[in-house]
Amino acid sequence: MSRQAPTLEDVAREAGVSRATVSRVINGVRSVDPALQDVVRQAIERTGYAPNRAARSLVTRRTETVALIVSGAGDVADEDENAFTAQVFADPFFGRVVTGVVAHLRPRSMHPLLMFADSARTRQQALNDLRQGSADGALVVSTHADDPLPALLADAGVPTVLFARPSRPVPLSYVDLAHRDGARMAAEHLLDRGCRKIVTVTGPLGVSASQERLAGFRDTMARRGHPYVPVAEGGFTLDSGMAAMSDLLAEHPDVDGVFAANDLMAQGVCQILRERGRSVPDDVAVVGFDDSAAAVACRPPLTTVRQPVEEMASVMARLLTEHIQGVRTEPTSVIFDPELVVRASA
Amino acid sequence: MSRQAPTLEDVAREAGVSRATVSRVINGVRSVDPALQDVVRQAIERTGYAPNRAARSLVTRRTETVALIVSGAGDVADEDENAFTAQVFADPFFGRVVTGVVAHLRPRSMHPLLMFADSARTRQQALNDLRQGSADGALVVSTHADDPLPALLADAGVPTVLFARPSRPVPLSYVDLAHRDGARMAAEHLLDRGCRKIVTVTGPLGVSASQERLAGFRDTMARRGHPYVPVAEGGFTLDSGMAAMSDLLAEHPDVDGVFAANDLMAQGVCQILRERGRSVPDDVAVVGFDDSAAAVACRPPLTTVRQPVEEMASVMARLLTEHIQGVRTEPTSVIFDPELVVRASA
DNA sequence: GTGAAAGCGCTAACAT
DNA sequence: ATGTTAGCGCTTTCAC
Repeated sequence: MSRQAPTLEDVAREAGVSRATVSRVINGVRSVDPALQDVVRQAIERTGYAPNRAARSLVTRRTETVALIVSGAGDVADEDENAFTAQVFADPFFGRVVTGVVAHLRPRSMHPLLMFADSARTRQQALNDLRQGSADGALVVSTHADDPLPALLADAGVPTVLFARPSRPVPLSYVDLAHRDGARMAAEHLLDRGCRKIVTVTGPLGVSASQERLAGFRDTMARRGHPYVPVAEGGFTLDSGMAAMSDLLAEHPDVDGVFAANDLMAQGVCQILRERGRSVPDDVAVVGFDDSAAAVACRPPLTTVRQPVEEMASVMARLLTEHIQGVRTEPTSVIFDPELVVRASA
Repeated sequence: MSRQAPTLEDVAREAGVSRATVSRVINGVRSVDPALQDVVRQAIERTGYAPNRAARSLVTRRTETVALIVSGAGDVADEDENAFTAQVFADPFFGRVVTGVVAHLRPRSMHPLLMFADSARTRQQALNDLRQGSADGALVVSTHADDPLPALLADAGVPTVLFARPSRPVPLSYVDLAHRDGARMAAEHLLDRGCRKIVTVTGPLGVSASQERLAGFRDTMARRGHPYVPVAEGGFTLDSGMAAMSDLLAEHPDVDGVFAANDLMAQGVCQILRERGRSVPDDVAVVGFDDSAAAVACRPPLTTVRQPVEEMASVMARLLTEHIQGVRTEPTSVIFDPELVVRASA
């Protein structure tokens, strides 16, 4: 920031035209004499001009930025906020969301503004930032079912798209996965390969995806003659998967099939199984969920239910840009189909 | 965005004061009659006023935002850009950077604007965005030593702080780790526990951290009487660690100690070792680097060299905010000390 | 096709 | 302590 940055005015003077003309050239308005366009472009080059974003935003009312908000329900104490962000990134899931979002945004010269809303304070701040126009809209990934943020954003009239259907209806667009179908695939695969004693490690039950996966799993099991399925609740982390499997194994030593609600927990399940001398998949078959990097990293590689997170996130971003541009006005939902990926663990 | 948002003017009218007074109340300027402050605050409440960020930025020349740029050196083809972002997030490293950055930014009501600069096109775009004032400064995490972006940002006068020292000197602040010291610790630990045939899996040698770790490792080995250390180059990924270990094992079946330049590769090393029937640490001791989530997830848990990524990232963010505020003007470097974390693998 | 001029909503001198 | 006023740099009618 050595000297004062050149403005439109400077370029106009240099090119011998009016500010309006320079502005037109920059914004690609057709009705400018090609010869003049060249003159202007050279003047821009010579002056090293770069348009001022704030000034432009003030009049266009666009920032070319969208907020990507990772939102929790709870009232995390202020001092625990960092633990939240650390945990969010421990799961490969969030990285995939970013990848998908960026894939859509990048060709449009937009960037995501990263926000975390895990306490009352940070939630309020995120809401304020959006109301102040820090971003043109919001992409919200909630880690809990009863997240209050979506409703707040909807009330504030902020264009918003959610990852996952909100537990209470909110007039917002969202993308989601047919979790029940995915869980059904897992159950059928386990059953079809001859497992008799099947258990499941669920995700945190405060997350609707966890509930759906559990419900779908139970449904199918019941339909296939297994009314009772032992359950242990995990927290979508590796550790919690290990703990859950330990418990399950203690109560049901004869287990021969496990469905874990995500790959990270499935990985923990496999580790415990191996430590206890059970071979996967020979003694116990294990099916995960997500098809994340953990599925491939796991020994043995996981048979899992694929959730196309990147595509879902891309579509989420697309819906948002459409809402922002006004080409889409009604809330829309897009539900993706899961897919069974068979590897070695089951 | 139902009806027109209220402006300062509206609040002023509602409160029966001037715009300036409302502005003062909002910005916490002391010299306002407490009684009037209340009146104004109520008017704000009633009107549901939220200050317009763009308008404020235009005059303050601040966006309260910093760019967090993940930057590659190469000319990635456009169609491979998504692969880059996907790979970046596969390593827990980047999540830790975000965590540390956010820890510093959040209390200051700032947010990171995420950018990827992995091709000539995206690098140019990132530079443009900064020149246009999309953010007040940039935090750059380069994945390659000869990344041209830092120099470009320095030339453009954009306040910038780097994670890792640039290969060619650039007048910018940076944080880094004493990689050589870390590698030395790894070598000494392996030597001290009696390993005789030690090999190393390096990171991609286009990354200066990889070179430093290798150099430090070799130095110490040489000093302790081992002039020759078999080397295989990896790419900081799990797969590459597996491949490298396979090669090493084929050529040096008598290996009894491995230093891998990051935990993800160390995990791959352990997997290959187990598949080949070698016990870790009894037959072969393995030391990783980073102390990331992978170190704990690995079986056995990894002995590793801790890199305090979160703190480094926090300090990086602090340096940047200081540069932006102008309280720090000279480029500064902060070098962190690594620490050996002994777990089960060595 | 091009220019003149009116704001966008805010902050910060300056005046009182 | 408060109000008046002059911009910040841009886009966009509206004339020509």
